[in-house]
Amino acid sequence: MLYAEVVVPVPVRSIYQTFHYWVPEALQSELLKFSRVEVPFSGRLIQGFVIGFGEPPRLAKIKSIKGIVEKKPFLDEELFKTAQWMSQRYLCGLGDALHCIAGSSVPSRKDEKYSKGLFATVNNSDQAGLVRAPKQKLALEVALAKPGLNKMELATASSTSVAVINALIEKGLLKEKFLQIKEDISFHGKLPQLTKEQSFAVGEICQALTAEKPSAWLLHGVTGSGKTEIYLRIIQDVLKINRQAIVLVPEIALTPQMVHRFKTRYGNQVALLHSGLSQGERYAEKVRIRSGTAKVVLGTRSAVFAPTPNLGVIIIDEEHESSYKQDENPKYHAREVALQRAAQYKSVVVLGSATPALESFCRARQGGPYKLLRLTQRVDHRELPQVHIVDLREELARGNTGIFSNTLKKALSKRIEKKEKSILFLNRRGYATVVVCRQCGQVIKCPRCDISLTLHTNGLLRCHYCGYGTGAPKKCPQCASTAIRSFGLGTQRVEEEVKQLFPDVPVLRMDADTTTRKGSHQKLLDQFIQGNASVLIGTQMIAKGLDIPAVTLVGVVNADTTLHMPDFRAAERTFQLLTQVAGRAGRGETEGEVIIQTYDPEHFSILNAQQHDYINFYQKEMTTRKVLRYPPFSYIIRILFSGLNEGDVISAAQSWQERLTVIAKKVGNVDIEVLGPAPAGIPRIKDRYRWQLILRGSVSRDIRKIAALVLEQAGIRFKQVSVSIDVDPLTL
DNA sequence: AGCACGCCGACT
DNA sequence: GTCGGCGTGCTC
Repeated sequence: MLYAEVVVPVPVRSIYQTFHYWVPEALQSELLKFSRVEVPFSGRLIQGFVIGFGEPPRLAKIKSIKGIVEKKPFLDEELFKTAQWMSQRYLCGLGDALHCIAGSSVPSRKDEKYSKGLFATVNNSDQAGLVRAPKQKLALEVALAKPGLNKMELATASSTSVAVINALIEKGLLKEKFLQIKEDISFHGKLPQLTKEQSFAVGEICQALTAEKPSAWLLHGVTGSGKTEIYLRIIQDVLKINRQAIVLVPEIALTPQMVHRFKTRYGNQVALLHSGLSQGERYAEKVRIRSGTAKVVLGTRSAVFAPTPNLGVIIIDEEHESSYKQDENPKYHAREVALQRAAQYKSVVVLGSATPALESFCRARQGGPYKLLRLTQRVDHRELPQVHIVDLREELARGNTGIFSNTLKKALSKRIEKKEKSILFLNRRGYATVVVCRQCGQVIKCPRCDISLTLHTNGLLRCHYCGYGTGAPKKCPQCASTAIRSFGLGTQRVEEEVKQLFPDVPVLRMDADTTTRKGSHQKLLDQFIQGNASVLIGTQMIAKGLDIPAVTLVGVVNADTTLHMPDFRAAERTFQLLTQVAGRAGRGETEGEVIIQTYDPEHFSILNAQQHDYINFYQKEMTTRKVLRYPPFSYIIRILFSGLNEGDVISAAQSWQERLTVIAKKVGNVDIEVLGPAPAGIPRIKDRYRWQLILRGSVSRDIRKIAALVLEQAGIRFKQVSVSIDVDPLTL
């Protein structure tokens, strides 16, 4: 009888524990190594992965596999090794890691529908006199202009739903045809001339591609220094040696420009993997990747697991971005996974950024595991923008209580006069950040979370953590006083102020509130680029990757919002954000200008961002980290306890704290500290109290081992308290 | 995680 | 004498 060894996503004592099932006769010819199967487990059915067919241990009762869910998931020996590595590295179950890598299974629907494109059967939309419905007419016009899109793409492109498209197919005005997949698209356009620095970087990395040993490169280039072109050239060489490339970007929706550049250069050889795809589309793309038809994978975080049988390079753009860290289990970092995969395939990792994470730059110092490549010049001899710092305290002393300094006001009206575009950046949405009673000092908080509510212009108070909303009270809920006032700026308030100052100027606002609908992001940007709007107001999302040549002024309304966050990375994040925002200015012919408003004009994050001086910032920040023993001078594991009853949460945390301390002593490494229990940064979210422990040490493996030992101890279960472990957390 | 098994109080 | 509370431990 044939036995299969199955990994289930169940928290068992050992991370490595597998379970044995016998394979029914009927399934024997179908079942493969790595098949996703359904098995009976403790009185219920669960899904797991077959990882082998070895001898079973001597057991009285062995059940049999119920059925095959997915015969051939996107797993192979290499990805299996990655899963094993992940479970050790991030202290998650092997089953969880495998599930994360293989993705969710897809109902066995034929994926051919995803390779079909829509083509119009008429030459123009008027010829089809039948179409009077405006939405259908528009969709037909779009289909005529851009033949070959699939249903979803056409629906988005003509901003309607798939139903409208189906109606057109029904009428016979659109036909679905299989797309001709052009195997070898060669780019005939003229390639841009590389700068000296660019060619040097390309040369070095391309040499490493054939070195038959893994290597990692940190490409530190100022904003606008042409990193993307370097990526494209590297990929050109990767394709020449018949290998595949994975390119990660922080958020693909933010970078349609990037997608466009890749598609025009490499056509159908590009596969896209991002959260906007349906399960079926994702599946179809992975099929193309596994078969080798798609040679260039462009995607977000999870694309690091793309089933490339012949991986040659992994490129991570804006490597410092926090979106590369998954905040759910397994809490992996795509950069670390990339390095692990590259080691297996003897391939190359390229990390690109104008503001590398401190950890990364540290590893690129002499003797470190990364090699450093620098780009100090922008392409086309463009200058980095002039950055002015405005001291808001002085402004206040001069009697200006508004949110804009005179300098920013003047600069803004100058651009408006000259019909140039400006961006105003503020890292907070809403109208006001806190609502306070001036009688009793009460701050209005979310009833379910320990966080102040944000006032919005529609008169609602919103919790930005759980989405709770309530009407803004006229009286204080505590003392019934009517002396209620709001403080703190949000983007809505900035918008209002701009409209007051310049009533005739069209203004656009881009934040999580205005971009909830799918595609609204791109629509807003298009409006800004092509339309007559001359001011764009926005949060984080406008800071990154946008390449709008016409922007000549960037105003940072308040640089201090991120600076005083209670987190050891606050200074780093502020520097990165300011540098990235500043980089949006002056990408066209005309020189750009940046104005940063702050109450703390002497802060080194702000000063170094003004000077575009990463190195100086790095050295300053490293001294602080060294003194306080923060990463990269130590490794951290954060253990978060949460539950509805605060007492239970605290005692669970205490119990862990004791166990961790005991085991740390036993191991005998004096270097290990257990800090806490302490309330988490946000002490309550959605009615759940949150307490945390911090495990710190100079050797990552040692602290992981201790946490793993406590995790494996039997019988530590707390009623209603969940425990979440985050190795190398980005926030504390 | 989820389910069974087991040992306690309060009901027909 | 049985029903159901949840604390404990196992799951091929």
